[in-house]
Amino acid sequence: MFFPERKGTLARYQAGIRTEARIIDATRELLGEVGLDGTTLKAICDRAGVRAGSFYNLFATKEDAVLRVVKDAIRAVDPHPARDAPDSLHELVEAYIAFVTGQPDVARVYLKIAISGATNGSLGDSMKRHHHRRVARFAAAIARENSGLDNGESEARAEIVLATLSGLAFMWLLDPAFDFAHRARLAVDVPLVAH
Amino acid sequence: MFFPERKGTLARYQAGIRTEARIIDATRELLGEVGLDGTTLKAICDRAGVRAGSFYNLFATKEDAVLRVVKDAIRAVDPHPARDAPDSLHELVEAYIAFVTGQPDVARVYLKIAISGATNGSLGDSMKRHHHRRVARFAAAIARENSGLDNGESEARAEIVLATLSGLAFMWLLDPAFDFAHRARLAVDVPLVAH
DNA sequence: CTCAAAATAGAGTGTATACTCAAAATCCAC
DNA sequence: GTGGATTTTGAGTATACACTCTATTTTGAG
Repeated sequence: MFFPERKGTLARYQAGIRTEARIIDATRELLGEVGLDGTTLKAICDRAGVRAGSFYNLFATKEDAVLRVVKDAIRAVDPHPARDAPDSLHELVEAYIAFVTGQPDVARVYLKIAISGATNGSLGDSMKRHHHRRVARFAAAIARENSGLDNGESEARAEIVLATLSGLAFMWLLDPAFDFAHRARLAVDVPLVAH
Repeated sequence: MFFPERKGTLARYQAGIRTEARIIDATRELLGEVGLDGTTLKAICDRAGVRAGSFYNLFATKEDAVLRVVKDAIRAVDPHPARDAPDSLHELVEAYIAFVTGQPDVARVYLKIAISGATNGSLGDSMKRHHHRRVARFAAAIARENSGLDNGESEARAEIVLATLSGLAFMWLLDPAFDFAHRARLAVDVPLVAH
């Protein structure tokens, strides 16, 4: 008697696996370059060097490919805390800067979707859950470092920091020459108005 | 001899003027509610209670109606300075808060377009010019109030303030219960990190 | 009231989209 | 090599879109 490994899963040939990777890459590039609207099935297939039938042999729907790319991007934006120690606000900000400058393709996808797709469908739900998790994480760091703040105030400041980072990242999206890292560090290190 | 008033302009019936207003209103509402993509010709016509033929009797193109609404929104976001005096950063921030809380429909259009339409076509060009004008205006106010800053530093801080305001407004767009005014005032009045 | 101009209706055009399907080509364990 | 499973093709379907066109209705100045 012979039990095949991975019982229940379909056997896959190498060709299909490579094609799948090409399609995902093409989808990621397009989402970052032209956004959700411009990422049509034809555009994906043209860039991946594939016909529509091959796409639908590997993905049930166009949204499947988009979701895989977007969920990866969401996951990439906040890495796990270093070791088991909770992170500081400084570390969180530097992690975001590293994300934007180190993986610009993925960051572009993240921002484009956060922006254009956050209001509709399952994409929007993913984004909202992600946002709330981020606010909580930033708020915890802020509360740890400013013992005088209550929960509400920490959360308010976390939202402000995240709004600033998102806004600056959006400016970078519109103008790749924009010095995102410099502005982001300045934003959290320097008070905005004189006192 | 008889010279008609408004020589050269087409005579207009009242019905057409009212229809035009209904179409513009419908377009504004839809842009704010469902964004650029969701604002289809059919959606506009359904909401305005009009058939496609009537729309094209008044507008050459769908984009014409959209552009009229968007340019109004862009114009509404930064009002002229009070009297002939240049404005302070505080006044600029309060003006933006008043814009978001006082004309939420228009603000929603402004944000949705800044976000989804800023990367393509004439809409994007309008938005970019508008953004540069805004940065310059904020930078001038900041330079006036902080004599120690050179031009580059004032502009960097202006970009940070605008990024924060935009980011917070975007959060309000996703969650209407978000207390935008409170966060915006906190953002410019309180240093983000302890010193 | 009259009648030309203006406004409207509604079917129709062309194009782009996501997606399907049956047949042909390719793969790879045996 | 062989043959069944997998992958690929490419024409085809259904739908939604912006926009057009002609016939009809409505308007309002004289």
